[in-house]
Amino acid sequence: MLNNESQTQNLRLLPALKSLASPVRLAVLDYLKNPVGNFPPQVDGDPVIDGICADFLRDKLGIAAATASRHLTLLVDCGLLIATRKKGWTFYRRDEDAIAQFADLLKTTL
Amino acid sequence: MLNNESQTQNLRLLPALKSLASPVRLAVLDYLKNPVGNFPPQVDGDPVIDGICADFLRDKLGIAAATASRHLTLLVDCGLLIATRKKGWTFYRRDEDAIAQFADLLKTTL
DNA sequence: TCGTTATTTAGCATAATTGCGAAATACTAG
DNA sequence: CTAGTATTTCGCAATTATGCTAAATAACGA
Repeated sequence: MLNNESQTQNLRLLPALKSLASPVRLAVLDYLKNPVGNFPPQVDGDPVIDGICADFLRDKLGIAAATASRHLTLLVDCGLLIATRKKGWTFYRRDEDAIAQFADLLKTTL
Repeated sequence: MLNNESQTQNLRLLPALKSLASPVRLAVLDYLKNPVGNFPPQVDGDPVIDGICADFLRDKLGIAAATASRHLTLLVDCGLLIATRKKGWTFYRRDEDAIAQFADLLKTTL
């Protein structure tokens, strides 16, 4: 039976697990742990409160803007990142609560 | 810089994360949490000590034996499952220590 | 409004993953 | 040794993921 309760529980983990199964996206989460130390000063958004703009992340990752955008969208869609749009830029920061919740759920249900 | 220390730490998580990013493999780990309750009695291997043979897992998953074998090999290669070969069968069981270690490492480094 | 810049979407190419059946292998039992 | 069974490997097809460039969109500033 594929639809028992604990299996359903496990499937809740799947979107975040799929997002984390990528060196690029792991790097994004890592960089954003220390937004002030890892990125140049920002004018229009606070690195801690708002996050880091997509362009800085793209530069750090060394990939095309379109590709970076897709990676960031995936992380937002699974709930691990929060996007804040302000003055034409999109800032991304970690959702520490969601990340901790995910890690806890993984620990207890895996 | 892509090769800083915490990034290297994160990449250690990658093989297990890739293995977990699959509904089939999540189901395998789930089934093996209760080997006695989830599978028929086994003659040649103890369900708890040795694990469950590939054929029972294949049957439970409802996929071809070749496909099941590959999924199981992936889980063994990343260290989450232990394979025991005995009397012509291969038995698979969870490596609870490795699973717990992985979950702890994820909790602290993610 | 117009031009510039940041970001996303679209379209495409390539690589990786996942599925299968068939064949090869490993091992048991007789 | 031989026959039979469990498992894995091989070869292939379909799907998904990831990268790019170019075009579309959004938003600011002059």
